Amino acid sequence: MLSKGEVDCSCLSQDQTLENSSGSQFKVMDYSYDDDLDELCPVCGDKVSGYHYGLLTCESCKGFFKRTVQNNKRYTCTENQNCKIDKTQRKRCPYCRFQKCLTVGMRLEAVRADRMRGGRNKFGPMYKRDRALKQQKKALIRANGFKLETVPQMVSPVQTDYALSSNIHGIHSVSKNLPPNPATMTPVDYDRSPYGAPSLGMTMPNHGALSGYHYSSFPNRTIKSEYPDHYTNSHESVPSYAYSDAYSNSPLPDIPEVILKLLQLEPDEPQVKARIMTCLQQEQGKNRTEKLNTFGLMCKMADQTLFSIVEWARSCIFFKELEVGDQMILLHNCWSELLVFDHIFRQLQHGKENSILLVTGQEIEVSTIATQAGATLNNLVLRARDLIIQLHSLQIDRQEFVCLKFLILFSLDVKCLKNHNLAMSAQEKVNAALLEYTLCHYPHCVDKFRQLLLRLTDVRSISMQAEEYLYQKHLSGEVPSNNLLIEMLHAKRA
DNA sequence: ATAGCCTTGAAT
DNA sequence: ATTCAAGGCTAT
Repeated sequence: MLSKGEVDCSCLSQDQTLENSSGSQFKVMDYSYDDDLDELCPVCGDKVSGYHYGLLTCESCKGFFKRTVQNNKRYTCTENQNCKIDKTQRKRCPYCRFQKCLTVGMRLEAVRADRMRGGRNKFGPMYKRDRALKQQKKALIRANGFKLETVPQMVSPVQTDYALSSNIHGIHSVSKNLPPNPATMTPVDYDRSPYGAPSLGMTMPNHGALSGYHYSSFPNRTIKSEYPDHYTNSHESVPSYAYSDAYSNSPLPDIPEVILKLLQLEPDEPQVKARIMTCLQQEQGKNRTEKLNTFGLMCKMADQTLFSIVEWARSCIFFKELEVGDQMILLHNCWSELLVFDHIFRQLQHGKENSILLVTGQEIEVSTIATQAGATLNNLVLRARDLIIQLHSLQIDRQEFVCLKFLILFSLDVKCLKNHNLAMSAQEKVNAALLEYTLCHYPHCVDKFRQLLLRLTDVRSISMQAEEYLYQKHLSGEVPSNNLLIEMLHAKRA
């Protein structure tokens, strides 16, 4: 989807002069990678001329910032220190202009104390990353056909009538009898509007290019500047290598808001574990004659895990706004993938290659599976293990996990949904958040976003095989009755 | 003082 | 050899 090449293309010059066979020259304009220069200066809105002191600004604000810092200028505002700064009025109040420079994230420490010309400073890699981020965002926008900040036109009212709902409603009422789950106990009131708070990372105006990097509370002036002036309060020795200091001391870039919401929605593992344990114990103690074998127990376990997953989905942002029909379509499409993915992430946290950790906390040696399970199941376990190893080497973290889980939930050609606008916007928002997150937190691995998404095809493939396996088992009567897994299987095949 | 254009030079 | 973000120069 997004290739490294696409990012690197931004480094190519926009105009390429080609020569055809007859020797005449013509210009080929490359419109597909409009550079960053089409952006507006975050200070005054003038045309951007490149990265200056931390972010993309116009030439005049670059000069203004430089003069101010180099000459240690002090301005005062004759108004209320909140003058509008735009291209026509920027000369009016230098005080407010400089304040705005600082607010949008221009970096004092990028002004050189020694006035040395040329060369590069430590911000170079940051600029590069920012460029890559912008390019990939643009690619994402192009791929999705419209802008991320676009609010979908069709806003459907929040679904409240579940009278006609069948399965999902049923699941909900069942779960009411179960130990409370904090994720569903607290009705999450993140956003009254169906499309979330306007402060979602992607919906913000895109100036403050390095919004993830700049110091939001500049007045504290806790950073070290290379420039030993009065804009910084650290008057103690300011070493000339302070760039790297300031850089590494910078707070971690924020996690996109959508991801924070997804993290909050994560079910409480110990609680799920306890619930499923109780459930299985009841099952075993019920009737000695109908005691389940290991496989049957596993099915019950998967069944209960699926309940948790559905419960999670029902409280999930965007998903909960869909009407039940759409929710069913999505769940029927992805239930097995979510089960596989749930298993995989548990193994990643478990961290032992030679054993498998179950939801219930029990461990099973891989060698035991090899000798006691059938060939298909063993193969499934091995395929899952390969994927676990790949994800481990990718260093997938919890934030990325929740994004992928969400993308699995919405991994469908959304056109078949009634409210495809909402679903598409959901996909885009989480895609963009994941992209931004990976680029900010794993800048050394620009390709991580793509690599992570690629692994979803493995999840899908494994889940298909698992479904097939389960169906065969079902046909041979080995799957316990009243099983949600089988219901899902049938729904899909219908 | 401003802002457009010029020169510089480490990193690539 | 090229890039491009620093600082410098200068007419307005």
